[in-house]
Amino acid sequence: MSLINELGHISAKDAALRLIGAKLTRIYRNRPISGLIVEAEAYDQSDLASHSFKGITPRTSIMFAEAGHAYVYFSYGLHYCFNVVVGPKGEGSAVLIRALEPLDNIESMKQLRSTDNIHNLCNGPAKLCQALAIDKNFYGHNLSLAPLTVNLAKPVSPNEVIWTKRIGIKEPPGTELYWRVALKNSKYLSRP
DNA sequence: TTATGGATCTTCT
DNA sequence: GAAGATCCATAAA
Repeated sequence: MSLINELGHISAKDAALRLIGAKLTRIYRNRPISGLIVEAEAYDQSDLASHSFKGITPRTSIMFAEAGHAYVYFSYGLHYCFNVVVGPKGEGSAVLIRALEPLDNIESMKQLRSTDNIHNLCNGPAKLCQALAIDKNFYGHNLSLAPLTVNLAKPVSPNEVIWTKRIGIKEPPGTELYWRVALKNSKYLSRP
């Protein structure tokens, strides 16, 4: 089962749900660091808050490419955020990965994040990038290839997750969309 | 070529 | 709870 087949023919919102529970693995210094995706947000081209809303630009062009690639962007002068491109080619949709449950090689995460609090390692889009050493070099990376891969798990059932408004979206109508999915009862969310 | 503001996190009060 | 940090892509000129 490939990412393109799984994520290339569904809406951004469905893809966000599909990515919950998936395993994200980063090979760092020959050792795998991994975590389970517990929180995500959907963005597509019809969405005013999406970077792809204004059409193709050099920054966002990868969002219009085939599903299963990485869209990494820099924000607020010091943070990276990691997205998975989804949907049909040319549609400009992506899913922002907002939080992970740490799995393997937690020691390396603690080092990269300079903290010992396991609940503070991956509970935010910029934090998980730091914990997995993801930076701009992964812009456009194919997520079925090392050193950064996404492995889908079996789909979670709808009653295992909650849908909320997205975080950090200030202007309506983007604020009204319930396009953030989170694993219910997870202790590793960016917020309840 | 310059100006502006952001899908955030940390630190300090 | 509030503000600072501080780079990049975009839009305007």
